[in-house]
Amino acid sequence: MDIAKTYNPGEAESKWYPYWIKQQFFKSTPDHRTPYTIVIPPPNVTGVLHMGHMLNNTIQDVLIRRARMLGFNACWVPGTDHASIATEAKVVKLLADKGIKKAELSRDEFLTHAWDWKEKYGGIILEQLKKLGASCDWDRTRFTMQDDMSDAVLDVFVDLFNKGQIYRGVRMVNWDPQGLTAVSDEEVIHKETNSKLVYVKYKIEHSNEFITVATTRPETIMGDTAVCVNPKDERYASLKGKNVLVPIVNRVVPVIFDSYVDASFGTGALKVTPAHDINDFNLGQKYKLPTIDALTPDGKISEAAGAYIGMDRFACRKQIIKDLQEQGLVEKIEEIKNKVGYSERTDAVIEPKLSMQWFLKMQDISQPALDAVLNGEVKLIPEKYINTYKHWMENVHDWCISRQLWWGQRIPAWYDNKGNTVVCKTKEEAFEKLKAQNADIKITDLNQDEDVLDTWFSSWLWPLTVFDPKVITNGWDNANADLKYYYPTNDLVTAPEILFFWVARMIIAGKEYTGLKPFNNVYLTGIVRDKQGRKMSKSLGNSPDPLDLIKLYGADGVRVGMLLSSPAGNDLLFDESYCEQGRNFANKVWNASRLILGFEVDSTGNITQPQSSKAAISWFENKLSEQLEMINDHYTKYRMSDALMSTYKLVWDDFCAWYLEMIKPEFIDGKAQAIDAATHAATIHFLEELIKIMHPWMPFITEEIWHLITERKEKDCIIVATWPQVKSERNTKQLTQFEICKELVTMIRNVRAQKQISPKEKLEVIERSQHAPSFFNSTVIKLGNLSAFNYSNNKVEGAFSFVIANTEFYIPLANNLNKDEEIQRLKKELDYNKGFLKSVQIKLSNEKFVANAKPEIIDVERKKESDALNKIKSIEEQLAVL
RNA sequence: GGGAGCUUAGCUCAGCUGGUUCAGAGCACCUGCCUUACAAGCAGGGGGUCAAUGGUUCGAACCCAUUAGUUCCCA
Repeated sequence: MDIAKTYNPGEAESKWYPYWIKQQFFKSTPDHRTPYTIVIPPPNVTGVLHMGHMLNNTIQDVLIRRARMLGFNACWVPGTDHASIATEAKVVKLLADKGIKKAELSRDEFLTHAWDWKEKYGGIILEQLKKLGASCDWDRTRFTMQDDMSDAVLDVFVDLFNKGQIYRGVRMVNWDPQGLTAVSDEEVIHKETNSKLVYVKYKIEHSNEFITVATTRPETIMGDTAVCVNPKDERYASLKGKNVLVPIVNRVVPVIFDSYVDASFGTGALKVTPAHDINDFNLGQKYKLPTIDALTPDGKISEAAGAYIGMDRFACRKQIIKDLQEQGLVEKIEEIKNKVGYSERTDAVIEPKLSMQWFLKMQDISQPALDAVLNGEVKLIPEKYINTYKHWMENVHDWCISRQLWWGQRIPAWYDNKGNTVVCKTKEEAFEKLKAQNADIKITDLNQDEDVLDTWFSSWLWPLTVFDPKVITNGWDNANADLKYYYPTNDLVTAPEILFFWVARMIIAGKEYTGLKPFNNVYLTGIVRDKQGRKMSKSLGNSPDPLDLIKLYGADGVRVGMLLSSPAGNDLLFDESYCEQGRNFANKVWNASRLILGFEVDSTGNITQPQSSKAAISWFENKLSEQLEMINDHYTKYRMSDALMSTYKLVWDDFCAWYLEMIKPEFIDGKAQAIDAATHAATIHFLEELIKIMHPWMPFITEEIWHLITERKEKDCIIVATWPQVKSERNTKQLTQFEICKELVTMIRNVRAQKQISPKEKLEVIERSQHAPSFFNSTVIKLGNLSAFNYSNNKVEGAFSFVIANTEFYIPLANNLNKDEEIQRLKKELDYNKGFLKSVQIKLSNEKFVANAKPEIIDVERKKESDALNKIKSIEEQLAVL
């Protein structure tokens, strides 16, 4: 057979992915088998594949592929998220590039553009996932704004409203002046920023005195409606009942006293701007202060401010400092570091702003979700996130679910011309309901709420609605067959950043609508960072394009690279060298296969199986079983990189470096001999078992080799092959014996290297014992290139000597032995063993140790002692001979 | 400011109930090899005061306390 010397990933990838699809191997429908289900964390429909997706989805694919091989009905549901803010921003920008302003479009016109865009460019990311080998059931692809999915979202809104869990009210929200929408607390990122703390003097009414107030936001001065100090602060005791003048606008405002103010920060006096700070807002409520909103929605100074009208908030900040300085009202300016909130989506500085929004009460509804994690019903991996989860769930705030956008599910609330409001799904329903309150209403008098719902208000239903969007109205008892079969799903693989955004809320929704958790386990991946530990991001330009990596190293190589060093919950400091390692591994496997498939097999039956091959097969059977058990164990504990590393070492070290060398036919007269049929069959079997174990990590190369091994039937593919079984009994003694064999071979190689003896020159090994020949003697002869493996009861002179596991060995070296060197070496070894013996004996002579330690431990120490004594004895004997 | 975590080899990480020669793995590094599967390889090798200090214990990388550094979450 002619097989290329290096593996060509591209070829295998473009061959097998379409083949799998054609054979419908990814497809899942409910049947008699146990399901294994994963729903994908739906990427933004605007998204392009980045390293985070790569990591995340590779893990999911590994889990799904292994489950499939284990005989589960594996179902991985893909899809995308409509991502209100991100998508709307993208479409707005695109239109702007064409000279179209959003403001000039009607809602419907805008949505037509948005849908066009979505149809044309949306979901590229799903195509990209195919490149890495993701075995999703593409027929189940879902989008969070599909009609039935959206219906479910509205059903939930109406339902929760009717249950009294949703309310509308004026609250301080996080306002994104660029996206022109409210965002939730979780969408605000606090960054340390250099700011100026300006000390501004406020004139005290009817006096020539001033009170100084420190602020980082002087542009909100026009919105001040009080100055507040701590009642215990003696510096300001005289100001009781006094008023002060707000600079610039010269408004008279009271001085109020509240212990909220920290007397040690700034001057101990706080300007109170209820419209622009949550704490000030609370003070305003408490002291019934007026609220002056000095900013417009897009972050400019408003009419209400009475000065600088129309100026940008940051420009105004500069200008007002300058003006205040000119009026002599600035006492000083300090440079400080403070945390400023930025919008996750637009990166604009968030304004706390009062506005009318819809909220979901979180207190009661979140309780079952908290319990589910605390009582272990839903497992978080790694467990350390339980604390974080608990902390958040116990301090949860009501969730602001309205967004001032068009792209999304429009809030099903209807208003009439008389200030009545009803919540229901359709305008007709609303009309009927409103008629009761407002007899002469016409349907044209009805207005629907302008806002849409937060994206997370649809994605929190994801594990439910991808299977049965009608479950909200029909209820769990009447759920469709899919949901009944696949739900709760098994594993969710996602980033810790969205533990609250998404994971917690899915548990809430799952509990609320089915009484069941949405998944058993949540595997939290780390964040992919660059070598300097910076998060990979578009703006930093430090993220490689995963598709380029795939071209360079092959999908299998990149998959292995990503997972080699990313235990659950640990950030992955990505470096391309990992991919290189992955690629090298693929190539190693490729070449091992090339060797095996290139064997000339004895068809005459004349070649008998060598003892060394029998030994090799027996050993590897045991080794394979031992390692497989360990690998399975790693999987069960979600130790993905450990499972991969064990697989890697099983293949590279045990199989390639030892087993194949042991069974490789010899060369005689420059020609490779044929291999006996029995050894060949066993080796092919091992190769098949190994590539099955490798398949979840490296789907393409393993499928390719699977088909190179032999001609196979249409559906006989490794992707649906059965995961290997662990042998019920294992010859552990043989495994230990082989370790001695390995040591012996290594020793022989060392002697060759030290004495510069060619690997081709045959040596002899003599074991000092009367033992019957060991099972692995023929192996040692083969790997060590020995002329003979002999036994002797006596010491052998003029030989290199060493001890392995209490047995002495000799390699006769005729003229090559340097006595002084030998003495040196043996003395060094003697010293080490004497030191070791001493430490063991100290332990054993310690009465407290003997009294307290477990008997097994003491036995072990006794064994160590006697072993060391033996070893010392034999080394001393050797030294005596020299 | 409040909370949680982390610190083990040059790098990335294991180390599960405190007890085998327990101080490990992979990569990187060094030395020697183009040995007819593979130089994307083979054979060998060096490398760590387990952050610091104190304590508990017969015994500590592991348990406790303090300190330092660091990351994340919340305000």
